[in-house]
Amino acid sequence: MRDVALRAGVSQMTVSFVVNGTKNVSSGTHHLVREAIEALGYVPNRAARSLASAEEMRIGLLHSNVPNAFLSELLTGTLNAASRLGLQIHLEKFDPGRPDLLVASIERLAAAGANALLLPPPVGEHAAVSPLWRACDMPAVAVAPGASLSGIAAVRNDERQAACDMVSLIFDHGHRRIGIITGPPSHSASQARLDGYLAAHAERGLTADPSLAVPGSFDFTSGIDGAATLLDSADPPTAIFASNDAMASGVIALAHRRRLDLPGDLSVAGFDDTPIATQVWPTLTTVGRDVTAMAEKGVEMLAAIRRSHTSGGGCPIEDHIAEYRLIRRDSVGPPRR
Amino acid sequence: MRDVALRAGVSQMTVSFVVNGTKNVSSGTHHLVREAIEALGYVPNRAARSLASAEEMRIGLLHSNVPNAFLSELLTGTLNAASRLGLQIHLEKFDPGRPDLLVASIERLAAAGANALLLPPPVGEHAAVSPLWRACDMPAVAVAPGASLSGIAAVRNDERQAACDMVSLIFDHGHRRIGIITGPPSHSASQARLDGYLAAHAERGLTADPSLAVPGSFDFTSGIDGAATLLDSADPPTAIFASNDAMASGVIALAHRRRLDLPGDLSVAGFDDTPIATQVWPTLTTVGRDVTAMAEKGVEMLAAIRRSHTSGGGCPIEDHIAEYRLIRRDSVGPPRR
DNA sequence: CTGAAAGCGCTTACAG
DNA sequence: CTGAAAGCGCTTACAG
Repeated sequence: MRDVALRAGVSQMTVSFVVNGTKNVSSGTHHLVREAIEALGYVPNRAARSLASAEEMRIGLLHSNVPNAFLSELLTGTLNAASRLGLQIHLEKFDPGRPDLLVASIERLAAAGANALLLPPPVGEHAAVSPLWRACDMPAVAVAPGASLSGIAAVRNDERQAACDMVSLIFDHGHRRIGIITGPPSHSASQARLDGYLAAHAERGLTADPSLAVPGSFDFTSGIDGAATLLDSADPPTAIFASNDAMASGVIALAHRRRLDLPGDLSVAGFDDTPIATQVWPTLTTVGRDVTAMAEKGVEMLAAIRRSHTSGGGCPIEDHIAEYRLIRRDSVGPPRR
Repeated sequence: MRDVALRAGVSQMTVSFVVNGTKNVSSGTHHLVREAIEALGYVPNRAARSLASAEEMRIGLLHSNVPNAFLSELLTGTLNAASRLGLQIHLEKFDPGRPDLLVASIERLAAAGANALLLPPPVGEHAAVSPLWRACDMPAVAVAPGASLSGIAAVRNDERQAACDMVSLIFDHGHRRIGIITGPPSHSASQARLDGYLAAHAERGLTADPSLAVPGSFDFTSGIDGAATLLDSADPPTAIFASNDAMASGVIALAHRRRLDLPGDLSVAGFDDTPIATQVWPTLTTVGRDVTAMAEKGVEMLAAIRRSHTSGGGCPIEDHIAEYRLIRRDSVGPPRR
């Protein structure tokens, strides 16, 4: 930096201003400095910067310990944003079965240096309802909850609408009885997706048969179980909307075991567009979204919150609603009969 | 730190020594300092540390752009080690179809600040054979290549032995004709796993029928195609060893389409123990390993290389061989006939 | 085994 | 619009 200042004939301070855009600098000086930076290949030293500014956001990512495709995209997005912004990331596992350990996990993260939190499902949900949460006064953003969370800003999709679109798509293929396997109550996505399923019925002036909604837990096995319950019922559905891809692949596995023809005997839809969606046969019609981009946006929101936090500003950050899209593959088609 | 020194009645320097274990400190002083650290809740400032030591490793992770379960585990391990050691991580995508862009990718990573490289497959393989690679003099470690790579230290498994064990397991169930779907030549794992397949035959005094080995590309579709080739041959195998789980799930999908009974009509084995292994029916017998731990070890090796690099030491780091284990699930069983 | 002091490369009130 | 200078919290030859 000193070399740049020397070459441009200005003070280090001016160079700092140019690099950071902190203050107005005359365009002539600006140009001179830019040129010197270019010529010398100057790259600011992050360590010195954060030491001097005493302001360094270190992101704590509190994830439930199931390793999955979602985590991969989440990490990719978080890392992209973090390396762009020069931030540290700390990972901590959280057992959703022990919500009482939430604060302990956050404290461990804080001890490791984290001072801002990214909360994927179902951690965001747990935090939102935790009375202890407010105590640890750290900026937080929930990534991909199914609906808005009280007191925690989020980057999310309109999952209710997405589920409604998906179920409408199934109706449009001529199905009349559509089953749903819901997710666990700990995920706000479960309720949102069920709401969408109900809304699609309502739009058609229909009332969904309550026996067509069976509970699941977002994992493969619960998809198998849910499908068995639905198919063994007195008046089985001709299509099943599984609330995520893992359960949808369970439905498909059970259908294979029973030698059903897909999608003729049974249409299946999922949600998430994880890699498994293209690794089953028939390939899965599902709802896709860019989790990587959502995570990046989440980090940016965190930075914004932190700024308004330190500068005393009180305006709460609003949820960012990301796009989703219906991905039509082969597992949904007209019913045979 | 000053407060700690004051409280312990020593110099900051001594505190630094205690914290870092850089130098010998008398046990009495050591204890005093530890106590002061505890009492004051002192946590070292990373920024100041790296500024002062002018020694900061920033890891560049050059991954092929397929998002998958492997990447997730790799990222988790890398992040764990990085946050423990206080390191930055930079991500860069690499298109394996364009090996000519390897150096450009590395340069982009370097521009972002990376000064050490972690190379998952097939990037490590590409680098190992790239004449341009030597030019960019950066410490590098390959994570999970199938075999040792020339000129690049690696943390890996004995994949040849793992494949041999798996094929032996299939033999032990009474199979005599075992097919293999190999991986792409760009992955060293492909050759290693094929070698293991051949070795298992050799151990039994058998020579593998060359028509039982068909090429694949590690993706679901190539598993379907490979299985079709094998099953349509004049003398089809009773078991198929797919060189990874994605292809194994393709084999299973094709078997379902053909209404085969698994594992009675066809046994299937995979490699990697990705989440899909438990999301197919029957669940997949496969080879598991702790990729997260391997990535952590990789970061540690990188640190070791970098130290010997800067201190002028020339001793090359040796490969670290990690454990693997056979995971017996339901997709391998005795042949019906 | 222990310490005083310089210095790492930035940022930022404070003047002008 | 621009600058001199203090200071961020550590590490590390160099002495003793």
